[in-house]
Amino acid sequence: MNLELDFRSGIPIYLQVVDRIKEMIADGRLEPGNQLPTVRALAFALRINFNTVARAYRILDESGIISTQQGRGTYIMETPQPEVSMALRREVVEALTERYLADVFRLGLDPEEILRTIDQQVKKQFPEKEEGKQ
Amino acid sequence: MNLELDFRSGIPIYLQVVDRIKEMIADGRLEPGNQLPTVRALAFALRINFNTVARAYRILDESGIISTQQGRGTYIMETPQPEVSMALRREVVEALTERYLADVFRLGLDPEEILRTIDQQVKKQFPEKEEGKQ
DNA sequence: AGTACAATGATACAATTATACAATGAGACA
DNA sequence: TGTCTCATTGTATAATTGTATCATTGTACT
Repeated sequence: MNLELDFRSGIPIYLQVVDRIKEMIADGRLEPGNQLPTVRALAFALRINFNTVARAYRILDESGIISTQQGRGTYIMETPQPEVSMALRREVVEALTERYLADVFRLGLDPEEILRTIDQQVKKQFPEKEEGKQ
Repeated sequence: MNLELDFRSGIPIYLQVVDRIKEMIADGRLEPGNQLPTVRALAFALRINFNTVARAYRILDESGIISTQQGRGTYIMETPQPEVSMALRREVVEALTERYLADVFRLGLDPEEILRTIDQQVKKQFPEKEEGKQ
């Protein structure tokens, strides 16, 4: 598993791990039944302590997103209810958006500039959809 | 770490600590990646309060010279603060935007949904600017 | 004196790490 | 089959590290 952390962001590492995994589940990179890396394996890959990973896993477990079992490992929960996966998607979208806006705001963009940038790039990446938004 | 302070100079201690550390980085006694003493260890060595060291570290952190991480320690930054110029800023914003859009596309959002989400969050984060965009 | 402000200190807190522990499963072997 | 051993897995708790907040001290200015 390859997920990026920002040690300078001020956002606790365990929360960053929680968010990255939620994203991977929401967009399908991780599927129900998949086994997550062991707390030690992921910690080694990220160069952090395995208790920090364990803390992230515990939060995801308490949210019913994954299932951690002592001695066995950690797995993405099977059969997520549709409303759960929809809620997760919304949550991930909002978290991504919040982070993005905070980043560009820190670089000094004002709201209008942000909206204009987004609009340009959306048009560039989806030229066919352009007529749909008058 | 051995750095001298002058308690009678009238120059605040925390600023003296900032300057001594800057010097040690400039002349190579401290190298990128090196861990600095903990705030408590350095404070003990200098016989000052650890909050004073923490204040110095915070200033160096905000300058991008060091990276302080709660629970982990304090480290000399690899790349001494590439001050983002106006020209570069544009590039960074576009890269961030591209990435953000790729992320939300992968989650299945269509362009209109994206613009709507952004708009909502901008309003939430910048309520005061709202009347300005009619 | 009295006020204002900056520097420093004291205390409580949150994030991360270190260490020891308990549950599980795979293989050896009687 | 049973159970022993041991590596692997997650768990619990305390120690370490930086952070936040307020109190104290000292100095300059009225």
